[in-house]
Amino acid sequence: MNIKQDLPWDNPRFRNWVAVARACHVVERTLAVKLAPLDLKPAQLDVLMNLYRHPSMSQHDLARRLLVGRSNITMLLPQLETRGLLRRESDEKDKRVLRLTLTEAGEALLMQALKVHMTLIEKAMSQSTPEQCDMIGEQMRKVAEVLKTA
Amino acid sequence: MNIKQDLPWDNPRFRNWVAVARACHVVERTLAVKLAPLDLKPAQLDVLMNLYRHPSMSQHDLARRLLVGRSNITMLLPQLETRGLLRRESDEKDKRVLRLTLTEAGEALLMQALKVHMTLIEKAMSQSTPEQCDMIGEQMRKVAEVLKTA
DNA sequence: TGCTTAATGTTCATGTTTGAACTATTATGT
DNA sequence: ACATAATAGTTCAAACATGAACATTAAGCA
Repeated sequence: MNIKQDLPWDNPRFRNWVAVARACHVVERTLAVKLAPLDLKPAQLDVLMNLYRHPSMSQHDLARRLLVGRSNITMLLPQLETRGLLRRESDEKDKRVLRLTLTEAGEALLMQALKVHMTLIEKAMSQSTPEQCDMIGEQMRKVAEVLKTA
Repeated sequence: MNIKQDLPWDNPRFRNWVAVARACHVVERTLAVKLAPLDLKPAQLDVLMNLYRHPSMSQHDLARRLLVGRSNITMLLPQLETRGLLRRESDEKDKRVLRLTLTEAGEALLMQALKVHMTLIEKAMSQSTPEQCDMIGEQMRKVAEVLKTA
């Protein structure tokens, strides 16, 4: 039995996933370019977005949401805090945790960045019907779900 | 006019794209773990895959395929060449370019890694019907296409 | 209460990615 | 032919991500 009989490229799931990965990569790179004028990196935008939607998060929770290590957050935050975009306040109940909140400036910059991001995504997804788009989102949420146990 | 009137999270395209990005991230991280026993990183697997499908590529072409800088390739290749997984041979016609080809060992390792990769993707996409899966791939190829001019 | 275990965040060493400057080679235009 | 442009690959420093080891604090339990 030849292993090459069933090469991944003949497998629809594989071929199509490669397309997903490539699209993600392209969007990420493009976003980085578009955000440069705001002096913001995609990773930093992710932080701001998550803090906006979930104020008073701990660093640990933020790390889990962003799918990165805690140390990554530690390295990431000072840049944003120094720029006055967010605050880190020690939790009274549990002195181990630091609670994170956006400042006014952080929220303002986030809104600018979101305009950029949204414009890009609108363009990227402009070829899909709303139904297709929803279906894609639905399936991708399943992907993330099913891999939690793997 | 309040900018928050139309927050991205209310926009289906945006919400669904976030799901795509998260799924990609999860798959990438999981793949890294699964490939560790082969002492191979996802980026290295990408190199092997591309060389298998497009033998005698130049480093420049490889970089463009991987959506990565040329210097990245320069840093990446020695690891693989030292392990005897690929060869770099100077082109006779154009002495600037180096042509890349997999060795037997490289191909063998690639086949092992592909099994791992394929198993992961099979699991990740197991929730989608073949029609859904094809549609996703189709739309994602359009995403990459439409962003070439942006 | 004490002792052990777990959780949060930081530090540090390591490996990766990037972009700009550089060398060598080829293409172009006058 | 010769000067100029462009191209392929390399080098290097800086930015970035990662995981293990660590300090501090909290929780579980005898």
